[in-house]
Amino acid sequence: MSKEAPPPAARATIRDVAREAGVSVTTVSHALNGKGTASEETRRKVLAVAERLAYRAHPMARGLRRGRTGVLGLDMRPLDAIGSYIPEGVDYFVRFAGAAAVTALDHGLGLMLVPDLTRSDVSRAALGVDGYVIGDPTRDDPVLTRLLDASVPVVAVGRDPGRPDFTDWVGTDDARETERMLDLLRSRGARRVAFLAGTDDNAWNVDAELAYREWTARHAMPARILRVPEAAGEDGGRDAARRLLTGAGERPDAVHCQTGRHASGVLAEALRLGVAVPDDLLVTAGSDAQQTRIASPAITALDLAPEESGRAAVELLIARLNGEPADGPVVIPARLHVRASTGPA
Amino acid sequence: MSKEAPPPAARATIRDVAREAGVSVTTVSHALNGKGTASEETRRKVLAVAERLAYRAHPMARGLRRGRTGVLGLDMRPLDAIGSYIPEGVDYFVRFAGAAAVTALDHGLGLMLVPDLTRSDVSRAALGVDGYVIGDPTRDDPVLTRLLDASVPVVAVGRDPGRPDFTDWVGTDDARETERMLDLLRSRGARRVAFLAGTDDNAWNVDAELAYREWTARHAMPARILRVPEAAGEDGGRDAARRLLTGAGERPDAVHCQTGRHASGVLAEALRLGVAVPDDLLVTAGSDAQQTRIASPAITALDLAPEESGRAAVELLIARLNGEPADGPVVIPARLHVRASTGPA
DNA sequence: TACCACGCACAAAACGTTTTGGAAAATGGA
DNA sequence: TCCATTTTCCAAAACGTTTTGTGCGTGGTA
Repeated sequence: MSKEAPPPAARATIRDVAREAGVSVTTVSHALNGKGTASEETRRKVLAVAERLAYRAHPMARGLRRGRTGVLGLDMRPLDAIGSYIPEGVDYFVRFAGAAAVTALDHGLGLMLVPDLTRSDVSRAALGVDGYVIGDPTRDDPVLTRLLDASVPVVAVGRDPGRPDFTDWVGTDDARETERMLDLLRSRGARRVAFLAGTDDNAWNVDAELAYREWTARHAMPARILRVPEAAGEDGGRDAARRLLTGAGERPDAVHCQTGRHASGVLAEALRLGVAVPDDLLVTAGSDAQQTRIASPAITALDLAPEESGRAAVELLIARLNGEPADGPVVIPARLHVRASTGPA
Repeated sequence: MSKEAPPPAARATIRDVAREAGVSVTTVSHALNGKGTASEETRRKVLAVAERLAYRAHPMARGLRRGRTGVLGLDMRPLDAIGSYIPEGVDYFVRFAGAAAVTALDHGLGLMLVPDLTRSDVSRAALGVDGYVIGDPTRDDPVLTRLLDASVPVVAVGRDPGRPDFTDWVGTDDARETERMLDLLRSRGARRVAFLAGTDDNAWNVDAELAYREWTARHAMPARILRVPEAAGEDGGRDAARRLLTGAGERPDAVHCQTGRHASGVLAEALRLGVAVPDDLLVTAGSDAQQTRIASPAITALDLAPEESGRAAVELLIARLNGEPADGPVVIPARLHVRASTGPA
């Protein structure tokens, strides 16, 4: 190490700034955080020096003092299920996480990926995180329970069906969006619409199914509901299609599937069975995914706007952290991508 | 607030443990970290008390003292390109990030998502992160340069083609794996193999292309190379297929595409043009993706083992942070998924 | 007995902030 | 000129660790 070279990453401390500006560290802190009462002149001087020295408060020191880490945790369930199966909605996850991370950073915060909290011990859960964003809570979600019990700020993506009082969530209005999709099917001539839901007991499945029931009743249509595990993917969709199309009873002329993978499986199996899509059968999906875009014909689907959800979730969490008043659930409108699986435009 | 209820989350501090165990904080710290000289008896007593109080060192305090934050940064380029286009390899990303996050947590560290560092200012880059994992560096990668200049520990996924001295990377042996794939094509009868690369100047493209050139020369085959931007996706693949299949010159009997989306586009366009796959044309991909699995026929592809790369990258970075000696690049073997696009098994 | 080495435990300093509680200087009013 | 404010600044105390240096017994050796 040559004595000539400046020590490489000698980070400037608040003391350096204070010395250089000829004021106390208190004043520097105040000037930088807009807290105390300092003359405009002093403030400007401090800002200038801080700028010149490229000073940034050491995140640890600040965190220690403020009792905040400046990091948000993101717990989307699929994360540590990866490896065991290819999860539905990988592109949902990436788009959501990307937007969340960018939004957090825009607020000077980091976004930490946290594997399923139900599996890791509680202590870890507290691992230096100011608050959590958790994805798609199931009814009376255990992770949510744990975090709320520990009074850790938390925002969910989608409501917890068993916890009507918990309003810190962000998501789509699944009932309304489902109706929208069903209306589209009806306008395209469908009169016997089957519904293929997942088995996870979350609001997304629950609300869509309820909407479907009400919608079929309203239109005096038969209700035909199948439930297939999300993890069953395309194969699950294929099985369901076989049951729907070759089984007893009147054949549906449309199938609305919650997941894109199920829809993709239904489509493939229908084609294999010689049922033409969209001529003999309309197929739609409650969530957009690579599968729905790639399928041939491409599948009409609801785009759940993960980018906007990610941004909104982080912003809501930050509002919580700042003790701002509750502004209830944030509803993100979905986009309806009409594609070939529901007939010509 | 009732005085009866215990303060909800009164985290136990090292002082509590010390008091309870009847020793000094120094001794507690030493016992817990296995540092100082303490009698076995004292150590056990401290451990027991710490366990009972569910004590965990406050990450900020520890970080402040140790000069480490306990958080690793993950910078995969696609992240903040999201929104502008649906990136290739979203499932690669999720699987990689998931494995990386789990591995980090197993070591008591967090994994933070960081959008492209080239766009954010430097100061942010230092945002409380001990080291970085960056994905797929391009030649003389600017992010890598910046981090190395700031002597921030960093591990790359894939080597930097312009930086042979930098060996802290993890990834597949793209030359060898490409050869393996080409050999497969040859064994299935292909004699005029075209190669469709991406345009990013990273090792993955560079090494595969070089391997292709050498392989064709070795086997006295004509070399036909097309380059299509990664972001062009399926459409890019379609265009390329049109050029290859309808243009002048002898028609290739196989196409190897680096990205799954390109391969998917090539396949679709070939079928549209009446070129049967695998009968008249074999199609393969250099990276597995949803597209290759879903396509019909499914496309033979290299699975770049993102889970293992993610784990290895984090472990290498941790070794670096602990000042352990360099153990060069870590090569992860790819898996070759042979599917219908290269003929019957 | 005197000295040394060693095992064990501790007090205090340090890490870089923010915040508290004043104190000095400036201002205004009488 | 003097007192009461107000403005402007600061020293010192926290935050919860880890680390450094030191002291105190105890047993062995000269």
